[in-house]
Amino acid sequence: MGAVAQPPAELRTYRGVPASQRKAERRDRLVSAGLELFGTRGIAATRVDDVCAEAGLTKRYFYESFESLDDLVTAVMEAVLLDVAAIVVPVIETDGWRNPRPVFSAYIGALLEDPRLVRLLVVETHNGALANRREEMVELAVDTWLASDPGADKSPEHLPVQRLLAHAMAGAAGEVALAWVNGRIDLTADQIVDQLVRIFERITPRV
Amino acid sequence: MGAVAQPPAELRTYRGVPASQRKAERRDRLVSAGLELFGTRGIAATRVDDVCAEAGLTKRYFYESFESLDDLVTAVMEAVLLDVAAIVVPVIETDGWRNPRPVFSAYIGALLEDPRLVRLLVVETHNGALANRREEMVELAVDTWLASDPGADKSPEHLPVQRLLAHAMAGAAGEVALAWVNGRIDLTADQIVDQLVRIFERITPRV
DNA sequence: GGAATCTGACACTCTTTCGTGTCACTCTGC
DNA sequence: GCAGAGTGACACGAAAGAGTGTCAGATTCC
Repeated sequence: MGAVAQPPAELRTYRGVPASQRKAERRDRLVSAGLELFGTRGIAATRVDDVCAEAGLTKRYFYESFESLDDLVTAVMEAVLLDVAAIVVPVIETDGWRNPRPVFSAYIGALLEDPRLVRLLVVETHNGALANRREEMVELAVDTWLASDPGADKSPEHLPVQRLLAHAMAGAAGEVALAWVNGRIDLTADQIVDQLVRIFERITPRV
Repeated sequence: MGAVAQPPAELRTYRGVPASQRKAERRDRLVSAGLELFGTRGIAATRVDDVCAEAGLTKRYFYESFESLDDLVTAVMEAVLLDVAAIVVPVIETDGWRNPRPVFSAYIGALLEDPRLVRLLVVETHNGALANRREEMVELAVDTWLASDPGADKSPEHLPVQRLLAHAMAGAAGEVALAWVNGRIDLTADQIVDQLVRIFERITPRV
């Protein structure tokens, strides 16, 4: 009848850092480890223990921040998308679609500098839970593009075509980035951007 | 000292069909089951037992024809590529690249008629053992295209660009097909083909 | 200095799946 | 019709991985 087992209790600082910061740092290390492993060997070939080893932590701390590997996958993807958006969005806002080169330069540049991003965004996004998110991303890109591009043909009968063109452009850019990081295309990053811009301009119908 | 254990022994006919044909039929059913499951739920979500249940066979017969699930994956992909090639190659040989619409119509038509093919060729080809084969396929397509298209710009400084354009076109077509089977693009199959042909013609530099 | 928490290593159970084995039953060839 | 091969259902052990528990030592707070 005495007191029932007490929940965890207090949170103390350790080695000078408060508990919340320690936990956040461990989470960050796990996300970094996830980015590294998912972006190189791929999600399907990554185990919880692998992530822990890469992060230099034990499973206990994995489950402190994540419920499952899928949970970490989501977190890694979220982090990557935030990073990329932070790079691309300002460029869109200043240069806009009338001058697409800076936009492609920023986006493709970010990808080509880190092959892990290419693998994550182009290859691994096809995995189960991420497939829907991928489609949503493309659709979102279409909508933002159409909304922000004054030169786009927005007539109702062209809307499905614009949608198709956006998917085509996304697919083209992804496949080209993938081929490039795999050493299949003997061009410089700048030349890649040039060609993608050229494709964009030739494909896009202007009013 | 006596005779050692004899290997299986003879092969008899059963229910009227000879052993070799029975084995071949079982293999075919397993490949069909693989196509169905890999093309719908995906390779990663498919187990050996699932394939056997789908094929109406037991594991014994799975391992009669395949060493592992990866082995079946390879066989399924081989069968699919043969099918698609059988449809597309004759069209290329008769119509050629000067008139790309029949080519795209044949290829995309074959894909759009069977969503499982789209999933297999666009999504599942990124899986481990298949990734290399995928790259090879694209490269092969580039080479055949360049070799057979008299109008293509084959000057040495444009070769890497042609290579890039082929990857771009492959990525665009794949992504569009995927979006279409997922109901993201409100166009008819013919309109999809029209747009892809238009993209091809606008992208491709002619001499 | 001592009680309590934090940390890391690792042992442990549970589940899933693989690949093989067993067995009863069916069909074939002679 | 009978010895033996073919068939299908299922049992079985091995292996890998998930998620939890334990424990000793380090660190903190009072």
